[in-house]
Amino acid sequence: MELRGDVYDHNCPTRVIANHATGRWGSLALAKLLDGTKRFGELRREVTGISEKMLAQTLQALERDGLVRREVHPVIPPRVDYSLTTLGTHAAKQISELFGWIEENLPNFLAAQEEYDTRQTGNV
Amino acid sequence: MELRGDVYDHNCPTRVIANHATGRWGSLALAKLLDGTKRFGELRREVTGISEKMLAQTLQALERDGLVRREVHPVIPPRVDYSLTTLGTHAAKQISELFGWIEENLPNFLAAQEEYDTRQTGNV
DNA sequence: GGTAGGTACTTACGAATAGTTAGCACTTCG
DNA sequence: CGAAGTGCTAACTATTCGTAAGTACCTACC
Repeated sequence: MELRGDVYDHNCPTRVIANHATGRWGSLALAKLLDGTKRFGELRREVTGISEKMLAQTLQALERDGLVRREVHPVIPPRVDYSLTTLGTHAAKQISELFGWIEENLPNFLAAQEEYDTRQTGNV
Repeated sequence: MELRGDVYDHNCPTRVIANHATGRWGSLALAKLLDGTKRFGELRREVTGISEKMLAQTLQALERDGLVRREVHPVIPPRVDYSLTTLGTHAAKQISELFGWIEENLPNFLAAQEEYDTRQTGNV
């Protein structure tokens, strides 16, 4: 029984998973974890702009999808380690590649935006 | 002056572009346009669940970023064609590859979610 | 010939989601 | 002995999203 999803169908569960993996914070968390195991606080500091609430929420979703592994060490102060699963590593590599390409092409994007903006204001 | 972005910095413009390209609707629109030029209505029907408002908004953002080309034909009834730019094609290919992989691995994701859920309820 | 339907949007409003702030229980550092 | 650090969670608010309707124009149908 080989079940295959369809992201274009909004009733398909892949939609939800795709949103977690490519969403605003999930994508950044995944990509950051390619560096290796990280603690909650490390991720919070390295993915700038994320709130603790959103980081917790994001990591829970990724853990449930089987993309991220969560290990609690019952010590004081608390220590929780996050790392990528096999599944997560694959996804993270693809996301990271896309992000790298976007970073490289920043000048092209800025030029496109500027051109678009002048075209719009010029038509008024 | 080679300017390179950093998606982990929340003040960097790449953050915005990454959100458009990987976001809930932007990613689906980009991937769908890999099939070739499409009209507004075609996209609306093929990316199920999207509202006209969100599709319009999404396509405007992608156009501004230089990922999508918009061509208006001044005919009655109105006809507007959307297609990928060179920049957009590169991004769309990467997104599409990731989506394909997620679709293939749906059983793995479902298994992970089920395992997570039983683990949670079991601990109560 | 009047109504229904199709085109690509835009606008207003209620609903869902995201972000902000504060708190917890405990330890170490100054 | 107060402040800071740990990884969260709960309550509140700001922002975004989705839904429904309106627009201007034509075609087809009854």
